[in-house]
Amino acid sequence: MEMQEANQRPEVTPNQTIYINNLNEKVKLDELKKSLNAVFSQFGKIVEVQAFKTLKHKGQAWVVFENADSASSAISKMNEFPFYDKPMRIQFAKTKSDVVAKADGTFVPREKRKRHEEKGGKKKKEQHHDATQMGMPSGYPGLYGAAPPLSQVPYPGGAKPMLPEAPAPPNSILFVQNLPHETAPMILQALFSQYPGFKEVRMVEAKPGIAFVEFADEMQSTVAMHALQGFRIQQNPMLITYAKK
DNA sequence: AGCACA
Repeated sequence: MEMQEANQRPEVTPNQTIYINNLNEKVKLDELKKSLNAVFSQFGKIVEVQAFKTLKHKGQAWVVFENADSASSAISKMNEFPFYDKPMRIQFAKTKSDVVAKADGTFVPREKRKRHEEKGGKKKKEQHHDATQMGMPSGYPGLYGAAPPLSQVPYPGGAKPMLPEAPAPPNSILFVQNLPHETAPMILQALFSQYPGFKEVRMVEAKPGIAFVEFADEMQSTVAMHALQGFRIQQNPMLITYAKK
């Protein structure tokens, strides 16, 4: 018979790193990492995002948070969340990330890996990874004091951003404001393309922080607007209105 | 499907 004494769920291991798979493999690595950073930083400070293009590791990523609480809320809030049209599968990572171990003092360099091209004499870069490519300096002393409350769920139905009612009449094109200035179009595409009728994202380089997202019709743009209203990219809740005609 | 640290 089965032993039901022990939990055999893989998610039980607490870890400050989450392992994500079922990611859309067509997305370029750099964009993927940026989008993951943008979407997951609402759960707490991110130390690093890792993803690789090799056969064995494509479609997967590791997001290292500063603490395990952020990781577990990220799992519970974002597991199965459609991202680039595919539901993300998220678990705790099996092993501790190197950045964490280095900070721990428990880091032991791996020597016998399948990489036969190891060069003993060459030193790699230190712990300044590209984790903060979204413009979040990793050394901010006071930043994580403002860890976002976990009350904010991806679909903040009732939570209304502070702004006078949008006066613009319904439009198949949405106007998105309050984006972090580093936001790439593909980040928005990842979020909006899950809604029917999505056509494209347009951003104005001369005006960072805003975007236009076009749907096939007003009904569909309205659904997406309400679903994503207030969704946080990094710390910024998106403000979505109809574009002016 | 696939748990790494290039």
